[in-house]
Amino acid sequence: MPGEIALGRRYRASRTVVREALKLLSAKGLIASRKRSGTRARPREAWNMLDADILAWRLRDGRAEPKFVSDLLHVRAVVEPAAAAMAARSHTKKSLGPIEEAFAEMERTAHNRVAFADPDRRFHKAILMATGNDFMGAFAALTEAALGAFVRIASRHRGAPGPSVPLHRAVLEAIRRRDAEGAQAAMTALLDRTARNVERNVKGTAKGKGRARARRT
Amino acid sequence: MPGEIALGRRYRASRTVVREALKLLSAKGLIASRKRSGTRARPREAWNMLDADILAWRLRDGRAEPKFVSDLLHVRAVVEPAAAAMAARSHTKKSLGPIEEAFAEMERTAHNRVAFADPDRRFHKAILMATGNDFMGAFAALTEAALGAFVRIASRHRGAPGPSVPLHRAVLEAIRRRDAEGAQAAMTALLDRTARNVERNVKGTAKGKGRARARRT
DNA sequence: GTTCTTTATTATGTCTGACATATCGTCCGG
DNA sequence: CCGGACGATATGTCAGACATAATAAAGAAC
Repeated sequence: MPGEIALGRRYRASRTVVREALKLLSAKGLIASRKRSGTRARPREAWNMLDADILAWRLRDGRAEPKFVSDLLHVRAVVEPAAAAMAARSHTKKSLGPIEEAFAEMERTAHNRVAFADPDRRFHKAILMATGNDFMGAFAALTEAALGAFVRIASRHRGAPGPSVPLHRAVLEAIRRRDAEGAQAAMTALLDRTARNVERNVKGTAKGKGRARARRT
Repeated sequence: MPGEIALGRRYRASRTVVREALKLLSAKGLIASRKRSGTRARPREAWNMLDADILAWRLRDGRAEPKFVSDLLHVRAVVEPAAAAMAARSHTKKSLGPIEEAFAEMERTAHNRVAFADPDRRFHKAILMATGNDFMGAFAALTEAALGAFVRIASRHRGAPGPSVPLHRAVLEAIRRRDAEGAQAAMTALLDRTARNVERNVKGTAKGKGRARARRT
């Protein structure tokens, strides 16, 4: 990368500000600084992929979407059904409440796609929190990024999100009655629908051998 | 938190250094700064739990281990079998190589626990990378933290890690023959053994209703 | 000519002191 | 009791200087 003084000239900022910005990127694993050699970009596998900022930046890029969206779908398909099962086993009154609230608002806004997006996010996040596992909460950033991306993708193509309400209801009810297998199956069904929707609306979602991609640093 | 100048006095550092340190913590989600109000700690769910530094810091604390280790085991039980299945489906020569190399060294060092730890880490990381899914690679930090912790826990209690070699071999061979279900099952068996070992060697692993823990910020 | 040692350069890392800016608490007047 | 002006305070930004270490180049020994 350009040196700190050069970056300072480029963006009209003092070296202090440049250094703090680089420190931020360094903390997220994007770059690494060594004396004399300067600051270099780190390989993709060093990035904190679940960091909310990194997810947002990669989304805003727009062009990088196809494999990105596909990977997102696959990881959600792994994590969220398991999280639903864990939540069914170990939820409490305190942690079940937010799930029920979010679902109630989803029912109220089932006719309006933009108003539906926020309770949808809260629903999935509340389930992750209800697992009681600290690491599951870390996926909230991922699901929120995914939902944000999918809303942008689907917003122009289809109507109201009404049909997904009963699928969400099935997840909630299975969790409420502490039916782990049922919650897992219901969440799988819900994500399958999402995946089909996204795949239908996006051309070239890099399914199949989508791995062989650019892989630029 | 104390103000930046106070921290500077406390640690004999200039405000520049203090600010860069705070920026690092801020990038990882531990703290947030607002003008005039000062810098405050953020709730646990805002932390980047998969960040390598945060995992290392939480491990070095020592006392926080019981629920931490339990959560680690549960997340691995969710992610790694699925990763093994994905790797079985979409590995290439390039991505299979590191798995085989790591396993070969595990066989050579099966008698020596400390020498065994490193290829063990590489084995699990290589599988995560072989999925071809960028987000799966992000779990490498987690599995490495987990293995580091488990080695510390088990090092004083038991002998050589020999018995786990055939379990690893089963995972490798299932991946090599592109048997997704087999790889998933083999990885589940491997992690089950690890979990049983850890639970046997640690008192009070916060199994069951381990959720109701301190939850301090 | 090759190799080892020394020196110089150059980037990051640290320090200092100052000013800018926004926000919270307080005070005052309506 | 309420709303606006004002001052205090902590973060945010700036400028210039020096420290430090790692690389590259120059030089000495063989």
